[in-house]
Amino acid sequence: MDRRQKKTRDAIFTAFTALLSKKQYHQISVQDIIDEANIGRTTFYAHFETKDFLLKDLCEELFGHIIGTAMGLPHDHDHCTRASKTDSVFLHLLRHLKENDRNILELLSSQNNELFLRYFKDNLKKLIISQYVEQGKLQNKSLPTDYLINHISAAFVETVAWWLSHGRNESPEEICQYFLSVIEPVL
Amino acid sequence: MDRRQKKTRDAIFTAFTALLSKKQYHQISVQDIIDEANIGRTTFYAHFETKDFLLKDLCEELFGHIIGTAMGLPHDHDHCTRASKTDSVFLHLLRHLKENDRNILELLSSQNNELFLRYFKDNLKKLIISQYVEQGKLQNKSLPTDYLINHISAAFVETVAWWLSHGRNESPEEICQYFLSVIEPVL
DNA sequence: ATAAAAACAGAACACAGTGTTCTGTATCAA
DNA sequence: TTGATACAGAACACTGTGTTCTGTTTTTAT
Repeated sequence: MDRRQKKTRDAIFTAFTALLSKKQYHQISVQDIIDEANIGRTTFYAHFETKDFLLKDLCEELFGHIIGTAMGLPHDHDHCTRASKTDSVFLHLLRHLKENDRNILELLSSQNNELFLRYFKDNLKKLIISQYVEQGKLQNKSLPTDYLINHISAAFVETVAWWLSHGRNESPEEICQYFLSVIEPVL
Repeated sequence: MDRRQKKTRDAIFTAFTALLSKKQYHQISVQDIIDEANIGRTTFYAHFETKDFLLKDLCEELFGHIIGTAMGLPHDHDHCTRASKTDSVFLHLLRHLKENDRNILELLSSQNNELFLRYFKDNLKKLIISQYVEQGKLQNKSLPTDYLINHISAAFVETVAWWLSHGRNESPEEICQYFLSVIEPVL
């Protein structure tokens, strides 16, 4: 890929991220992004069809990375310890989040958090399917599997959102413990 | 209140609801609402400052009613049976929802469901606080109360969303049982 | 090194949607 | 009946969008 393209794309992402941590998505104009990124109008539209597509691409880059590394994690084959404090995929995710790569925490705790939490949840579902369902770890007699997947994903995302909205004072280990406390009975 | 005002307000709500069940919120223009409601442009802006305020008022009317009736419910003072199938506030909510008053189910399962589910969750939190926290029913040694409130609210809203997205084939009783299964350990 | 190709800047444009202001009409409540 | 008020409809300025144009700079390939 052309260096110029990469440079411009990065500048747009950076500018967009900066704006998103300050203003509501719907009150950010393309002109705002252009000014912040210091590029031409034509250039923006050469890279992204609309502002919505920019958001989509940003989300895919953010969560594709985070979930991707978790996907590659070794599966835990010991059912008795899978909910322990140290080997959970969820703890891995929380630690990864704490690193705040690409300022993802600012986005997840901004006024626009719902935008990103939705993407987060969608990707999380895929992760849970690959790490739990396909390993046969999510057998439940009375509850539908997709109901469980949805519940677990939602609960984790809500946990992260709660953590961020309260100033993330707790450690990833503590937060993971909170999450496992409320979710362990079904996991 | 003037009969004309009430008539117009209802027409706007009805038109808006109809449009919301077909199109995305952000691609509904004020002109669309005006045409659907068959009113003048001035009239719309005499009733609602912007489209956002219309949405807000609609939500308040929808959820204020549902949550309001549940607020008035008698408190359950028997801790041993509070999670039983028949006396839960949650079952009451599900039964009320099933009546589909003001087409609320269409809104909650439309493309715009996230808009309404957020309002739903916010109001649910207040309900849980008044029905559980203030009755001292939500004591937990290791978990923060606001974390629990958030978890329970989110879980219920997700349960309703799942129910609707799957064609609401289950009865309120079954759905309530699903919910209580995943939430009972912390309730 | 040089020429073709591609990415860029910036201005101008048509278009759609917003919220306001105006004039005049129809409906209400007293 | 009368004064007040809700209404319809047109016109308006304004903001933001996405495109098209011209010309410049940078990259890549020969």
